[in-house]
Amino acid sequence: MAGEVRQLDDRKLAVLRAIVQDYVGTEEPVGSKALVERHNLGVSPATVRNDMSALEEDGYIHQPHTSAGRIPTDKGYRLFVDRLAEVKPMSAPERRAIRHFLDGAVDLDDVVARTVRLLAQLTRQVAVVQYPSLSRSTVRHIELVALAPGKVMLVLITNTGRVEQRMVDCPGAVGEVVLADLRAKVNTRAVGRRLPEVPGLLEDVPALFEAADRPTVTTVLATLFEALAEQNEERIMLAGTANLTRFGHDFPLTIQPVLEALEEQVVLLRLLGETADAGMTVRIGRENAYEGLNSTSVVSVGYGSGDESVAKLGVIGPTRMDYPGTMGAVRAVARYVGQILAES
Amino acid sequence: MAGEVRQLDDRKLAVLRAIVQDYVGTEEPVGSKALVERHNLGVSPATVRNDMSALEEDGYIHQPHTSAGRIPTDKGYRLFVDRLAEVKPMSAPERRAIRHFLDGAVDLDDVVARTVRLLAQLTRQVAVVQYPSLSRSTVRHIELVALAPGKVMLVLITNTGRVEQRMVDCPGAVGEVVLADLRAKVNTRAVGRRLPEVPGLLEDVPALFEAADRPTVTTVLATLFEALAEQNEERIMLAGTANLTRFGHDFPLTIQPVLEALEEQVVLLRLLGETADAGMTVRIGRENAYEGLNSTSVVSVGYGSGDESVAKLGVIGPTRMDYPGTMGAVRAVARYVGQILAES
DNA sequence: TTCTGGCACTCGTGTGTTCAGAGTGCCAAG
DNA sequence: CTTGGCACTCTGAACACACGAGTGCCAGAA
Repeated sequence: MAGEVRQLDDRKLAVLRAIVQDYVGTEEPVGSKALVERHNLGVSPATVRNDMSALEEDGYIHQPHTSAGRIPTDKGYRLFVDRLAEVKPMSAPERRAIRHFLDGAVDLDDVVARTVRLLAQLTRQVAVVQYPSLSRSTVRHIELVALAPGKVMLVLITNTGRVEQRMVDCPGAVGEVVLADLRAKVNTRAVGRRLPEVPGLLEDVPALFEAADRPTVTTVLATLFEALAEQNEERIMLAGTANLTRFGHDFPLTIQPVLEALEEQVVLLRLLGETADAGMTVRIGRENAYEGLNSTSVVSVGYGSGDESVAKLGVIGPTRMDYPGTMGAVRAVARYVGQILAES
Repeated sequence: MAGEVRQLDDRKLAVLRAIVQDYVGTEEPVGSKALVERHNLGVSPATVRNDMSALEEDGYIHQPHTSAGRIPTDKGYRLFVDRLAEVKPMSAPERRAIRHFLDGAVDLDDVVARTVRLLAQLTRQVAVVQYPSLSRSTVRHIELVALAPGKVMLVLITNTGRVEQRMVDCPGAVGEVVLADLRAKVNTRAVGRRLPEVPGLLEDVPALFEAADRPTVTTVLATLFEALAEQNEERIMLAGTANLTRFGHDFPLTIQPVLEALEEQVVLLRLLGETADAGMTVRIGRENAYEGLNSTSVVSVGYGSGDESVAKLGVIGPTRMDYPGTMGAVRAVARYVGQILAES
């Protein structure tokens, strides 16, 4: 009761929870009478009104106009997510379906494609999946091939099944022997290590070659480092944009900026980049840095082949979304994708 | 004047042209009075009304309700495109801008990405670009690499700069010598040929090896054929979905099926597949096979590195689009992409 | 024969009014 | 602290109505 920051008692929290649940269900402002009818709060509408009054004063809910019901604010959803909601676990049949759908994937592209579609379908929202990023994954194998005199092809294969290839133009012809030697030395040092570590581990390599071959070696290594460092190559796949049509009543206005955001890989990458490494991240309305997404919420989480996350995935939906359900779906999908990646 | 099929005189055609132009500009049904005011047809509104009446009877235009202006029908647009409109060439500065924007591309992915964005921006509609397809392109080089005993990596490089790689699990170890021999034989026969021809040209190859090596050879070749045949790998990139918000007034209804169509690569591929090999294809409203796109028009054209087209590109917009301008933009972009591909 | 002006008619749209219902805030009593 | 009661506000639906854009048709002019 101390002025500014009021301690919310249990009933007020229950009222807020009920408001969120009803509003998410009906999409209409919810009033005191309807509330007591649907949830058995054990008190009268008048009491609820008092509580609502308090909640509004503290900024958790808000009325569109006098004599209308209440709608949760971003702050209200935040409190709901943090303290009032439990992540809703997927049912057994749902889990089986997820498992089964993902198991059919044949390669990395397919895994990502299936994941994003699945997520969009489960949540009925827009789904976003980042390809396992290069920087967090480890080297499975590095291959060097002489294609033509002075032309070497470099292939980098990571533990996530991703393959990157580069052409290298070398100064002068490249001996098969030198190349084999280089290949061996590079692989011995790099295999199993994380990509960003690799350049450091290869520092001594050029010195091990004869002066005549050194230009070739350094050129090849330079290209390799480039491929390793390439943060740009972080790709994203998305699905479920058709679900945007279920967004709200006031149409073009709401979805246009969202569609624009979805077209910008950079924006999406930054969005997922803000996801905490551990646990699930929920960004509600204005909490999103990109203002085109100010009327949406983003639920995201990392996924990975082992214990650690190699990339992120998530969904984008209206702030009035079913948080427990969405969070449950996102978590479940992330978990299963992780397993699939670990197996392959 | 002969009953069913009436010969449309010049003025009626002029009226239809004027209706299309005005409607595309204003998005509102256009009436006889407004028409004579804006275009100097040299006749009175009453005369125009008679012509409109005839045009309506023949199904070229249609009124939403009595006492409203007229709107072109699909058939009307069709006539407009076929006989009344000229493709509007891009202005010199526009052409320079296109050229400049595409010239900055660094690889095939980048070319496609830039093209699709450019097209979306120029036409302010949804743009679709197909990657140069494997089946129409030719072999630049085929590489075979022994990664580990019994593991061979196969790399296929095409004249469009596309690179496909496959892993091959061989029955038993693979000798370096055999592999080199196979590589040489395959390349001699395949380089420069179109992908679908290649399997036929390699029929004699297994017989040239000793019986012991033949299982390996056939396994490798089988994988190669698979990679060559892979029609699935036809990828598509799209951009400009945010332009959908400018589609019409009656919102969710119109754009939801369109968004759904855009998510299905298969639908888009089939859509572009219907494009004639030579010249520009315009599909208006109901002419589109996929019914989700029944209220849209698709303008598409082939593009290629030489004289022949290796892939298609196009835009999808409302039937009430600026056909001359859109066709001009599509044609210009296709031409420049072709040049870029030929240069690289 | 073709065009034109005039005229009556239709119909959608915008405006103003009314009315019911949902919801609120406040207050006095339990 | 809770509750029932009450007066008040505001939205949204329903309705009437006038306006204007646009049409179709017809008789007369070119």
